[in-house]
Amino acid sequence: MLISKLVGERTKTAPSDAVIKSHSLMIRAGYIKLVANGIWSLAAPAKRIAKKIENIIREEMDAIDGQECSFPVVMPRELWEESGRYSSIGDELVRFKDRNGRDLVLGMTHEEAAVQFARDAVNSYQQLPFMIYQIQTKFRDEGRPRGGLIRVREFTMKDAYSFHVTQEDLEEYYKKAYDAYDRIFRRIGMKNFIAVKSDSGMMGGRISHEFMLLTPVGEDTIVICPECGLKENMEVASAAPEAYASEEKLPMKEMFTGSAKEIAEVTKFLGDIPAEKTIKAVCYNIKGDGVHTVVAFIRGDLEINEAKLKKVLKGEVVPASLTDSVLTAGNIGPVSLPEKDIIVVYDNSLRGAVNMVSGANKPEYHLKNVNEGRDFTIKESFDIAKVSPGQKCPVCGAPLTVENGIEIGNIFQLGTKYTESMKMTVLNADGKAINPIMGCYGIGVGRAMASVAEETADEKGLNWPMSIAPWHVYLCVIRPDDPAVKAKTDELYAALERAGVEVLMDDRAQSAGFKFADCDLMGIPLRLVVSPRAIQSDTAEIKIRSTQQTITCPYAECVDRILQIKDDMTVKIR
RNA sequence: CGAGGUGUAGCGCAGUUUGGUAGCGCGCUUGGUUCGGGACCAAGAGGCCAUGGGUUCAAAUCCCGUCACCUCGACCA
Repeated sequence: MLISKLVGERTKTAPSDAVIKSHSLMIRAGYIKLVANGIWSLAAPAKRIAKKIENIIREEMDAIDGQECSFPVVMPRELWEESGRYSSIGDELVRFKDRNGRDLVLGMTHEEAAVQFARDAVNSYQQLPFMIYQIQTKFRDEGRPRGGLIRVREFTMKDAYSFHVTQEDLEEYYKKAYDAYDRIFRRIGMKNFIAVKSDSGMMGGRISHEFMLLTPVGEDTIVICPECGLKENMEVASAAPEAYASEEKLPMKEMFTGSAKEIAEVTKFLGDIPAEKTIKAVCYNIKGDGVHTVVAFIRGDLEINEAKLKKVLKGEVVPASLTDSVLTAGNIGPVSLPEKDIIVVYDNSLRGAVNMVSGANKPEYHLKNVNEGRDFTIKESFDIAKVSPGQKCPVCGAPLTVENGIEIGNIFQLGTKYTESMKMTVLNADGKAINPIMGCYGIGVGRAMASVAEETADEKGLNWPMSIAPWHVYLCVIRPDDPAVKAKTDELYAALERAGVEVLMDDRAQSAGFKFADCDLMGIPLRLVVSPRAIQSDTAEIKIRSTQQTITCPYAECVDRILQIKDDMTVKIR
């Protein structure tokens, strides 16, 4: 490929609205162009990377006996009504009508299509287990796309579905899929990624893992135990319960606290008492319930985990506005709390609480020495707390750390949610009809590409791992107007292509610095320079993008040398 | 969906307060001189100033509406 003919605008200045590295650099290097919010065109270099990622995924899926299929982007409403998701999913699912007024949806995931496809074709347990997958366009009408290709509305995704007779068999296959994912991410050149236990959300099912690239720009929060290796998404993570020190229960007392309302204000007002000696109240409304106010009580130094609270309440929660409420915002406490239309949820952290400070349910007053079991009683408590760094690991007791990550893939043990609702059965060995147990496994291709970019890019630009680089070599022609240089580069270009090396040749009449900068920006792993100077000594120069290492190499050996370096730089797993 | 911000040439921006014939840098075209870390000179091309309505002799600029994009939050298999 000649860079002079490559379509895609490279710019020296960064787009002002791109905030993260991968987004900014992929635009600057001419890889992607925005079409509409969360909808992108990929230029040739980005498409080449995507294809390479897809091929690595394909190899690993085939290696665990996957069968590549293709399911439709557009599906009829009826199919999604069978699973119940036509109504249970919100606006992310795009619904529209065809010319005959028939309701259609755009596929955001393909459990329905996979089950519809498999249920008639498969009748016997002897045909199980099997896995079918596809690499195809998905559309999800996200509320807020962001970060270039990190979070988009239209994207290419590999989605796989496995079907099993027993839970044991699913678990065995799940482990294989887990290992395949690990290989995929390593092969595409990702380094700092981990698998975490996660919330299975709208997919249903029980056990699920998310593969996360650890990076400060990630939108997911992960709780990690450096000691025992526990890794969980914040949505499901818990810390070990902490017992209260045994101390004498002092008499409860009312105190004037004035305008101090938030925990930080109250602790300060009371002479910097520790926040963990206070009780925090957070109020919510349940979506679709116009009557009740939820008051969640938690130890003052902790935060409410709304994902967990949602599960306790079995409904969506939104922060409550307390204007015209019976509650005294800022002074809410568990002692003599008004009861009408109030739902109280206690966090486990308040069990056995001793000598705490809480709101007095009275403007400008708090209570001191509030004791659980004496001044108020917890009949039932839940884990609704967010883990904060330094809290104890529930497994080994070591202090936990909290990091951000980008979700680059996920695997779910789905169970029979779809095979039951969509009536897929096979006969087992006893001749009895059973619902196969499913697993599903997804990887976003564009997000994987952006994630690698995010991890590998430096101040000069992108920096692709050899295995997914759009071209292996950037053949930089200094003085293409020099006939000797021109002849040599044409010869090298042809020889490299013959040897299976992908070459992007910079044949433009530009200065050396200009070309070097473009090469660095585009992130091509190897740079091969041919110039009048080098031609005198019958050598060319090979520079490795990632290490900055420069190798001067006789022309005759260039091709072999590059093949060797290319091989050395490719992550080999199997 | 809530809060804030921004829309002027392909990209980055000035001009808006105080209305008066649309500017700069990069990039692009042509010619010349350069040539190993984003060269220089000269001459060019390119914009209904997001959009619809108002006010005015006159609107990028003032007023009202709409849309798009960005950030934070909510949501997110």
